[in-house]
Amino acid sequence: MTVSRVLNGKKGVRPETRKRVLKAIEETGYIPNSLARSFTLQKTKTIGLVIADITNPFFTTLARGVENIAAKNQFSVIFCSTDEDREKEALYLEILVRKRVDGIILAPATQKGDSLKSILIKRIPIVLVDRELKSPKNLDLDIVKGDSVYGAYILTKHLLSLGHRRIGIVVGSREISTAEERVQGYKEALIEMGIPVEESLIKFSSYSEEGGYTATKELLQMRERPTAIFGGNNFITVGAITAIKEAELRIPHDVALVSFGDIDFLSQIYPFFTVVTQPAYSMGVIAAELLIRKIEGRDKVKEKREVVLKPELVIRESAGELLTKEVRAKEFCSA
Amino acid sequence: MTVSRVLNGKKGVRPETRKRVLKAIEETGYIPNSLARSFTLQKTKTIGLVIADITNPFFTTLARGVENIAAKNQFSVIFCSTDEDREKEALYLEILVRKRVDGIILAPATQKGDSLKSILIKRIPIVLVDRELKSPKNLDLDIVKGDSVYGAYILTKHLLSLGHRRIGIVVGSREISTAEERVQGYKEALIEMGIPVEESLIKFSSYSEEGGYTATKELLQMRERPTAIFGGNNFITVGAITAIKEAELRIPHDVALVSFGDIDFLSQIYPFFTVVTQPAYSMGVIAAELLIRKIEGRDKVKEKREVVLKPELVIRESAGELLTKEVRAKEFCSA
DNA sequence: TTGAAAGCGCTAACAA
DNA sequence: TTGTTAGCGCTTTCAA
Repeated sequence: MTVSRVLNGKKGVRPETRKRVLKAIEETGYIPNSLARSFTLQKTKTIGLVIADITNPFFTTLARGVENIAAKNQFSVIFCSTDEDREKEALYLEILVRKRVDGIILAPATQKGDSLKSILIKRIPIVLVDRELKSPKNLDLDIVKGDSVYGAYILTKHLLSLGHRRIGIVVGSREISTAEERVQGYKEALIEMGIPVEESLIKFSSYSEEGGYTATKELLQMRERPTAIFGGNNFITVGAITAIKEAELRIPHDVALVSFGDIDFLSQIYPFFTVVTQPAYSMGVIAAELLIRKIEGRDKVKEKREVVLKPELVIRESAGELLTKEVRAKEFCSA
Repeated sequence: MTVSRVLNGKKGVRPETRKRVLKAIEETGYIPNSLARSFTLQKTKTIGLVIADITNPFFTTLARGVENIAAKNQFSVIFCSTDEDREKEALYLEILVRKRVDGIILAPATQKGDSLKSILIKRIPIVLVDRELKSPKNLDLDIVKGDSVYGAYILTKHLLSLGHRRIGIVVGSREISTAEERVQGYKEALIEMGIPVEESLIKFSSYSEEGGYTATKELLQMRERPTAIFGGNNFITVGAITAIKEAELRIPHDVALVSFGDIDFLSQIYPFFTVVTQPAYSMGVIAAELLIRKIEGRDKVKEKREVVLKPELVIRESAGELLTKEVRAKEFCSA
């Protein structure tokens, strides 16, 4: 007991005794067992972070934000990559509940929150990031997300302002809220300009290179090919580039290409792609702060909290911006 | 007790009883507490992965390999980013020991293994990845790494074969084994060609963009500027590019640039940089498999295991390969 | 086939 | 200021 008091820095221990305890700890190489501690205290100082893929720079940056805030508050983080697979997601969530994490940050793989049952039962605090949940109704989980509708809207408007009228869009699965929202923003921009929405130009695929590649290929094979393509996330855009190169088309001369979400190393070194960027790191930071406040009961607010971060349009060259200014646009990747 | 038997699928339970137990579990929404389980069993089914930065695609890919193997064996992974900071590393290792992880995969931030004390005391299995430990002597930890000496050697030889004679090299801190090894490989190639090693062309900096930027700037400001630069890892190369652009020099016309470690999205889309690549995913997979075997006592071998993976030279254009073939090389990033 | 006892290492509550 | 008791939820051992 006295040892416990010393380790937890509690008062009521004679300095002399404290010293003796410390010495004994030193000599025996004793290391406290936080498993036992968590077990009795009923809290683990651990949060779970469930995202699609730790290989995706967007999530990785977000994760970094989470980790930094967690560390600052003496929390550990368990990372889980779902690969957008609802079964993996359900499995990971179950494991996290079993491990009795104090809270969970989740970018759900589907809009249906059926895998959340056990978490809700156990009343484990949870914060969504990046993606909404549609059901169960009235779930009202806190969320930190980017404004996908708005981002897609300004990106599409940008293409329209450059004269594009047939714009293809490739997004992730319908199961994911951002996919629907990005398509919605795209549609709003078209409608505002009085341009009819053509469903065949809208591809719900998957947020992966493979998805971007396949869908783009289909778009390029249409009888009346789009003059511009909207990549729904970084992976999709990379896949789209591959498809465009394969078709021996040039960006932006033959097809313009813009991306929702920046393409990390590439854009940094070679600022060519016109994109809308999201503040991934901030999303992680805010989500973690929110979660920890909830865990520690410092969040008095009862209603659903919704933090929506505005994305930013970064105009570069991949949509033919220079072309329209009567300047010969640089050409990308023309091998 | 009977519940325990049912949950663990042990025999010796009447089918009828089993059914009743399952029903009760269903009804009450019971979820086992793996904390308690780990506590009594003295194993957590968790491994710790301690790396420099989950934002670095190299480590991220490696992490993915670890995670996949872990999941396959019902292990969870706790990720820790040290930022190459030995204090953070020591702190994270301490936390992992307290959490009684079953094993640790570590890419050490320094060659001195002083932060490993508690792990060794507790006899927690550990596998190093990517980087060696120099001390304590005779520690003989298992390791899975790339062959940095060889990789740097072939990359340097490639530059030499293209006619470069003054080659600058920027690597990470001397504290990190790969930095020393890459410099060693570089030297070996020079010596083999009878070219004197000039110490001022060798920059031990840090494995970061900032490090690459600063050191490259210094190299470019030398009275007799190198004709080629060897970036010690992906981050360093990116920083080097920035410095080169800032100096208004062209790659490869004015300076050739090669990289140890590929530059993910960039190279994939725009295969321009000549690099040596490492099989990061495999490193993660092998390390995790090795560790889990050790944890489960299936690894009979007593001696130190050392798995060294050969890196691969990928020749592209950033070293002026096309120039020397009397073809006008493409120019990179000339705004 | 089922159940009771004991103990894993810790801390809250209380007692000395 | 220090120490004792009890209990967190599980599994191992042993008894019924």
